[in-house]
Amino acid sequence: MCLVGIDLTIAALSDPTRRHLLGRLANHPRRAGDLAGGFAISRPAICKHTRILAKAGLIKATRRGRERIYELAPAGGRAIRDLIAKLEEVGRFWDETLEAFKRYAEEQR
Amino acid sequence: MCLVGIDLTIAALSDPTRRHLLGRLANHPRRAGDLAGGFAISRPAICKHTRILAKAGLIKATRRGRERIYELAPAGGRAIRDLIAKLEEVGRFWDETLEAFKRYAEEQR
DNA sequence: CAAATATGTAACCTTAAGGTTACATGTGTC
DNA sequence: GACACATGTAACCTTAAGGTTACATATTTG
Repeated sequence: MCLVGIDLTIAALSDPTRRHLLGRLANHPRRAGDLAGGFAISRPAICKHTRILAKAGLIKATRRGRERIYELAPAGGRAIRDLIAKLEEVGRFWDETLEAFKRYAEEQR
Repeated sequence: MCLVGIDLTIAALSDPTRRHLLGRLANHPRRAGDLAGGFAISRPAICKHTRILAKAGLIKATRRGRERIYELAPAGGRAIRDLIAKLEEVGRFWDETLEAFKRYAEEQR
């Protein structure tokens, strides 16, 4: 039940602002300014979040002139899938527990 | 793409110590002392982690004499599954992006 | 080239998370 | 009842996360 290796991913996803940012990048890339627009927090704050998302391999940026275009990084899909797999592993704990309880109930009968 | 409602769960799972604790509780319950044993950090620290896990609905405790027995909470299974569902939703972003890219490539041909 | 635009970075502040030690509380046991 | 045991709580410390403002940098445009 090794749960390492998902730390970066889950840490990146544990912040609601960052999840929101990912949602915005769904389907089509965006300029940094557009990505930051509409949030209650400042642009530099968003910039920090994008850096964290990038370090987690979830997004990537490419420069286009003076603009910077953010988009979902292909590797991110796999990172998410890996995380889901680990969580399913965790979820299995409960199945096992339930089963163990059932066995116990059988024995008592 | 509503990503709310998973905050407590993902926050609880984002700490490695807490994931480790869940692993220990897989299959069979444990006394608080046993649960805390073997960790590098102090028992009170573990106690705080268990409280967070309990608040997230992942574990529950029952008193037995002067001992306290921790075990996985049935509701936790659903919390995990909900989280997984949301993450699959997030994962779909990448599929969409990939598709959009494919469509774009088709058009260019 | 000067001014405006787009954006990252640096320095700093505040707060909350995770730790620690000391202590309170409740429960067995002699 | 006194004492040991099992465990949660309180008070406090340190650090890192998330914010802010001010500034540096690069590029477009008049």
